[in-house]
Amino acid sequence: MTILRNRPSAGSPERGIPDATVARLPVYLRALNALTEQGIGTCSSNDLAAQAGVNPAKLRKDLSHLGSYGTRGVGYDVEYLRYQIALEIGQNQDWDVVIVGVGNLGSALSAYQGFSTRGIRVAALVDSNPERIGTTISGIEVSAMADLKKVVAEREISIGIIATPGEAAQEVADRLVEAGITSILNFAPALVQVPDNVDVRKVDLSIELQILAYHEQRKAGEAS
Amino acid sequence: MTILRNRPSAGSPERGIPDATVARLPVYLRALNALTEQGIGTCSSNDLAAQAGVNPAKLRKDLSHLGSYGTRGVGYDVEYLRYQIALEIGQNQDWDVVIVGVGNLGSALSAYQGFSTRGIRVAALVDSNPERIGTTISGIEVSAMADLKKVVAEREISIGIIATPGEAAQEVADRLVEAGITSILNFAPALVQVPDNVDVRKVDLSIELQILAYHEQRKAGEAS
DNA sequence: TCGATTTTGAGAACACGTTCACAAACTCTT
DNA sequence: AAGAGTTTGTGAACGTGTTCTCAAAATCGA
Repeated sequence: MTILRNRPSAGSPERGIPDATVARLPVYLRALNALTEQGIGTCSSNDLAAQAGVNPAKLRKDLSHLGSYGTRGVGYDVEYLRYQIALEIGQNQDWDVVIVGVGNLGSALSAYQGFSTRGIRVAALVDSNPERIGTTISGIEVSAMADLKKVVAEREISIGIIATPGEAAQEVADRLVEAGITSILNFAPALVQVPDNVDVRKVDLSIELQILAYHEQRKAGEAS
Repeated sequence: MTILRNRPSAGSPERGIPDATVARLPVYLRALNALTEQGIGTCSSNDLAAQAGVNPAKLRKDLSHLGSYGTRGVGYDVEYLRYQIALEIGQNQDWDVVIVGVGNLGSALSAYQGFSTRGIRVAALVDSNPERIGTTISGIEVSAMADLKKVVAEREISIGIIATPGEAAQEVADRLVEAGITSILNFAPALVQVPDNVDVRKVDLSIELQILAYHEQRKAGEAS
């Protein structure tokens, strides 16, 4: 008896796509949209990889995790591939998100143009500052933290964004989890602890610049 | 004759720190600051790793790339280690940055509180929109794109932030490079091509949410 | 129909990053 | 002074991600 490996049978889009691949699928989607706008209906892995800024072999390996959507000697049908990737990453539906904290960053995010075209809809804003509650930002009324659970339930929101100062992050994360949120994007410069079933991604603006500063320092010190 | 490997001689802080380690050093710095605030003068790799949210073995391996700053049986001196890491990533000096594009996101970044405490100073704002030029945002006057080169030279800025729509990103990157910028943080949803000597890091807000959406979809489809 | 050409899909090699596990180096107690 | 306990630093094992390479599968022209 042979041990069956979890190789997808090409028809069933078997689970288990590597994290690194998942992170690049939205990039491919964007590249495919660009090709469509240029009126290109078919492309090779070379073309698409160039547009997406990755190695062609990596692109093909990534796509091979979804299935076999190309044709040897020909390439990929742009529209078909776009559809398959969109299906895979849930891009053919809209995702409602709630932003907690409508300071400068939260307000900027609520007005961000790039979300809507990628299936992201800012459906609710929440803040703890009484002066902000009730005001309207980017066409959305700011709710109180106390109403978070109600808002999340009403709009069936599953993704939350933390855009508060670091001190408030853990408290906000707890509230989000309590309200039923299962994915969090955390912009606050702090770690947050959540249950296992909740996904957290962290974007740390300072750290990105600190990494660049490190490389700048290295360049500057290349007199040795 | 043995081949000499580029093992640092522990005294000389030899170059070549892995990227993954560099990206975590600012996290350790933040954790050390937190420990100092709690009045803790010495910590083990376990303590610090818990504070930073990483595996203790990873922390020790990371620190070993900088040198041997701990004491066996004792741990690390918080203040000494903080100083050494700060030295390594250039945190004991301030880094001036220029933000190009003062729309919602650019404005939010210029007001971001988290930068100043991490050695980042927003020194200049630039925009192409005539209506914005000359206005003051977060205490800084917005300059015209045409003055970018002058501003960068005057203030000796080496790091630039692109906070424009995607269409303008490449043009802005070209101008930044031309002005002498050698590190770029790109918030625009677009690839930018730059010379080899220029570092680019990309923060893509939509993609972060799309990745979370993918995981949400997987959770939702766990009826199979 | 056949050979030349193109291009995918995937095995294999490689590179990078993480974690384990333990000797070495230190402190503390007796 | 010696043994027990603690904790670092690092070699080795492991896992993930990337790149190379090429057989297989398709197209096209003659």
